[in-house]
Amino acid sequence: MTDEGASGRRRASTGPTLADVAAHAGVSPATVSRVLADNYPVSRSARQRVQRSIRELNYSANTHARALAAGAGSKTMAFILADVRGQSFADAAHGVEQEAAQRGWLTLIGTTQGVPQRELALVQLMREQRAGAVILIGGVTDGADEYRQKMTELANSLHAAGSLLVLCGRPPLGDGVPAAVIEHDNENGAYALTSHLLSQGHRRILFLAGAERHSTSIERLAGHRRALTDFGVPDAPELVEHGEFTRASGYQLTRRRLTAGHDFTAVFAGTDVVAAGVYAAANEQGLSVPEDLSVVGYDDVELAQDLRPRLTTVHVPYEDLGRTAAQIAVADQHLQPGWTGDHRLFKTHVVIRSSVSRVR
Amino acid sequence: MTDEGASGRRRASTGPTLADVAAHAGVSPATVSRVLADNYPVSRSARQRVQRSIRELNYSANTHARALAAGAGSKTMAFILADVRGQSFADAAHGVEQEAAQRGWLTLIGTTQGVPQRELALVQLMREQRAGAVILIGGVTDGADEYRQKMTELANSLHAAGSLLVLCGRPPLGDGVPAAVIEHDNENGAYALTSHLLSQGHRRILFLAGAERHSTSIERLAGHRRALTDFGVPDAPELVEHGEFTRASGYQLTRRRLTAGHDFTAVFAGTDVVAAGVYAAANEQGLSVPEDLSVVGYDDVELAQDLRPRLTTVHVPYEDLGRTAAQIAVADQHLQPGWTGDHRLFKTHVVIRSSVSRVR
DNA sequence: AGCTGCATAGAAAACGTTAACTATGCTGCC
DNA sequence: GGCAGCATAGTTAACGTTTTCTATGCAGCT
Repeated sequence: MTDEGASGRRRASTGPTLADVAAHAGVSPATVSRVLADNYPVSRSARQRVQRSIRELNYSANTHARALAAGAGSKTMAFILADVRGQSFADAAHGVEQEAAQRGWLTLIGTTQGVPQRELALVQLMREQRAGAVILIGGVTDGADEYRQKMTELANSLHAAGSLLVLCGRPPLGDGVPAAVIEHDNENGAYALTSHLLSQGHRRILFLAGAERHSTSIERLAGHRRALTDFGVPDAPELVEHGEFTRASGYQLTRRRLTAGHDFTAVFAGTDVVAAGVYAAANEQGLSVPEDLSVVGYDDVELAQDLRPRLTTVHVPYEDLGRTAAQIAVADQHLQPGWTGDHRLFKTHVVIRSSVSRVR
Repeated sequence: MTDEGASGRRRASTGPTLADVAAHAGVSPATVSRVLADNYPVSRSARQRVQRSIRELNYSANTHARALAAGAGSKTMAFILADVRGQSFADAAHGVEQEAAQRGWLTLIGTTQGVPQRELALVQLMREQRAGAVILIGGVTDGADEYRQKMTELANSLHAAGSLLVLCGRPPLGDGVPAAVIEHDNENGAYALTSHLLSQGHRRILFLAGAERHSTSIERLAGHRRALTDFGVPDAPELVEHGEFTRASGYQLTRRRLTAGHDFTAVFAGTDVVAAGVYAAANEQGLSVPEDLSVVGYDDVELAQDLRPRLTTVHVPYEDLGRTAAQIAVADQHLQPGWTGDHRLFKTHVVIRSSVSRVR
């Protein structure tokens, strides 16, 4: 005696179906569907029998069938970043997830390790999943033009399918590309931060950038350079080092520069965690921050308050960025006929703590 | 002139379908499917025409239809945790995502804010999504028996559907429940850590626990108490405070205790970030660590090395935990007839740094 | 010449829902 | 008493794939 449901021969044992519930409750499938959706009058008695059957059979709807029949894109938001472990990205992820969950959306997450190709593949994958929106967070390493072109194509096809590409913390793809863009002002943030350093008398500042062609790096470096220029400090290319936005990278770069001869009075770390690495290297060389070396970071993650001395940095509202991205994604205004693209620019501000000293 | 595909009247503009591609290439839908799946001989010419049509129409398969027709549970792994922002969880998430992505699985993420009810709802939701596996990470606040019973039900129905519930960093649900369990030994870790404190002469140790009925709290506290007993130190209930595993909680609790009278020589912070809060409160009160107050944490996240003095803590291999969870999830051995459940216990070890001093 | 067997193709039946149509009693009204 | 109108219910055609199950050539063999 087999315990098969009413749906006859079946590939695998995938739990009871809506038809099983209908049979068990003695009603038609349509009625069960109606009880579930609650969008059509159903008599009290039928409703109760159906609900009882659902409970007894431990029925759970098949989202795939539902999505297919309903035709609508699923209420799933894809969130793509380089690495979950970064505190700033985690903050943004939290903002996205909160906002999404509140509206009954699910969040699909994917990581790229910063490889553009992998990013493209993921967006493509998310499109196949019929994600209602795809949020890309963090800078891009803008390699070949091919990348930009492919991403533009994806933005178009996503938009054509009623979905939306949201670029968060990175520059727009270009005019007329149907994507929402949410940026924070890296250039001005870095400008303000370097200005602070300059105002304290620093003239030789080591800049620890991320990857060579990474948009965030480029923008922060641009702000830094502009401040230098405005203060009449000559450009010194040897004071810019490229690495990664990790603690290890900050440590190694600083250590190398320090052992090679300490020819700078301050370090502009591309990121707070990079600054943590700078602290470690400085301490190791017997240098104390800020007396022997001033250090600033960027992002203002929680860590900035736990470093000793507390880190002077630029506050970036990552959680707000994420929240806003999710709001735009669910807002549906991108389905309007004349929509061309959203663009928001978040302001940042310098948070002065105690990692910078006045140069004598 | 409308630009409709071959699939006739259609609800929304959801891009071209497989049928459209077939029509465009002059073959049957079956052939297109075969080219895509590459599981059946197709002539060179047909294959090429199909591939060309796919490119020209910018076709992308509908995952929902695919999942429905194929009958198999989708290769999606659900990952449920309290909060993405916790460093330890982020590490675990990274392990899961890495492992999943490597095998072509997608990761769905959901956060519970530590509310058991929300956790149940999420698992249920993931079941509806036909997730191939559901990974729960972090301790449980084991409230009413109802929770445990419902989760058991979910484990059963997940397993019946060919899916799997993986409990990671939390105790098993009970015997015979078809779920995989991956734990790290909180009890022994805490025992070792408190033993270290005791060996340094500390006798009055403030224990900063998490939520009252949180499994992680309970286990770590149990290890702590056992060490106390083994050293013949009398139990002092007033030295246990319950809060949250956050920096803010560590700060507030310590501050309150410190201003009320400093009657302990060491603090066992339930978590490294809690320890960061302890440091902050101690500094604020003019106490220096470890001279005036010894502090230990738990988890050994990156932060532990950035605190000054560096934090003595217990190393937990979170990334490994996540990786292992994902491996078990994809392994499929849980589909074997006699399978009753997996159980792994990860070892931890104390990492001695400089936040503990010998009591005079 | 007639078969067997293989490579390739298409037709059609699932998969588990939703939603647009129909169908059937009833109630209430002229 | 006939009929409009409403509250319910059931039928059935999608939705976009995959996967049998059937064709159809065509080579190779006896």
